[in-house]
Amino acid sequence: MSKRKTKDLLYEEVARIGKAVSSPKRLELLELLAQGEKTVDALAVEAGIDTKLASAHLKVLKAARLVEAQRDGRFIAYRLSGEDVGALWVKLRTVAEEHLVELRVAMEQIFAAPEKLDTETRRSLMEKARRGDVVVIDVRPSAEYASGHLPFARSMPLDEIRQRIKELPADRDIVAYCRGPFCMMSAEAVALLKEHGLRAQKIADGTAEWQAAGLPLAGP
Amino acid sequence: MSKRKTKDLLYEEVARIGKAVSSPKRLELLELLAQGEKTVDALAVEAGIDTKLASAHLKVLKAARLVEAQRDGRFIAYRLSGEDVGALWVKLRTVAEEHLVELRVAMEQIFAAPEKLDTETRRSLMEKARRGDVVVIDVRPSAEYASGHLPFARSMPLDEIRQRIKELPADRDIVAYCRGPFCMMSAEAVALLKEHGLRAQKIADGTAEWQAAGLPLAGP
DNA sequence: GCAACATTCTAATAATCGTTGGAATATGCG
DNA sequence: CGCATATTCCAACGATTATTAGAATGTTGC
Repeated sequence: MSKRKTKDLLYEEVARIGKAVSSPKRLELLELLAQGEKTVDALAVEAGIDTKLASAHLKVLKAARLVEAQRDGRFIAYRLSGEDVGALWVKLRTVAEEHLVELRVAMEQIFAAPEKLDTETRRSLMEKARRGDVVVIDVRPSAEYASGHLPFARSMPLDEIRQRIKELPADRDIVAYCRGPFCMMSAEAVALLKEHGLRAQKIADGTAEWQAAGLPLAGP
Repeated sequence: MSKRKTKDLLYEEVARIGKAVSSPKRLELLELLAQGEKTVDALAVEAGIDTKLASAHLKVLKAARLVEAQRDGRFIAYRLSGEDVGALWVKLRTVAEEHLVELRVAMEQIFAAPEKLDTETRRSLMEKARRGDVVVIDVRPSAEYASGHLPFARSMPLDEIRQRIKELPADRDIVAYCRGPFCMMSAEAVALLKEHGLRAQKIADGTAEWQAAGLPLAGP
């Protein structure tokens, strides 16, 4: 085979991955799946699309081997086919944040302070959480917490914060995180906590960002 | 604005990057640009496409802010708009190699031994090259060597190896590298060197892989 | 086996993308 | 200035892709 054709073949294969991540909805699905296994229906609801459309997009992701499906009773659970897929999503998002002014502007309008963490800051946060100097709360649905979460973080789903607010200390910093920089749950949680006079702040990281930085997760 | 619309906007922005890397030819152009600045015509020739088509693809990459253009006399030089773009290409290729069986099979057929390096091996290679225990040669065109290369590597373009073969020692290991795992220049170089009785082997890394592993380059 | 449900498949449409040819623009040189 | 070179713009086509609706498949629990 000619050198040219061989090369074409190789790049075409890689482009299969590129095509899979070229649709906004598929990226959203990948981010959701980075939070743990989910059924088609759950994914569709969270991404705000029809089940049929979600299924079609998942099929594309599956064809690119970025996700795997497993039937579990009446449901079919999808999950990322590897840690590296989560890392790829993080890389794409990072490059987009770095280079696309439009995205940066949009994010600044939505999230007042774009707190970027470096690995050192992440490590020291983990250490403070271990010692109990700060309380790290995971405000995602509990199933997502269960399938992997930041070390020393407590599960405190956004829906439950109102009722469980007295579980949180008033004399220590509370750090909330959710699915990642595009997720608004931690911001809502912080607003809620501040209303009640607690010292709360959010970080942009989700588990995928944490992992992509080379740090370990806890659980499942 | 509704939460849904806000999210859609964010993912759409990231998908701009995804769309940019969804075409095989654009990926090839990115890999070429990871070797250093190049003109439209040089890129077109190396990628085996029409100048017009190259220009069109470069326009897409530029719109996604993955590359930058600068006029330099009669030519327009394109370059990656950041190190992270090279890292994105490496990540995409790595995920593809990891998950796409077809790609792995194709690569195994072409390149007998797919030598994957970890960071430790890379460091020790660099150390050996520093001490002179092995001779690392960069077989890419000299302009690419000039715009950044592995530390302690010598430039020995594939075209010139035949004439310059006596510059290489017969009593030490010679390690050749080129543009990356998809590039065939190092394999050709090794074949040539072995014909002349030299102890040669190749590594899959190019400068982008090296950099993505967190290691420093030398030059320009 | 049948009902109920979750998911996928099929078909059809509109929108987008890759590619090509021809014309247009910008630069440097005589 | 006018010419050669390098690159981009424009228009057009055929090929994909996203999306939607409706039919079909597979699984569980009775």
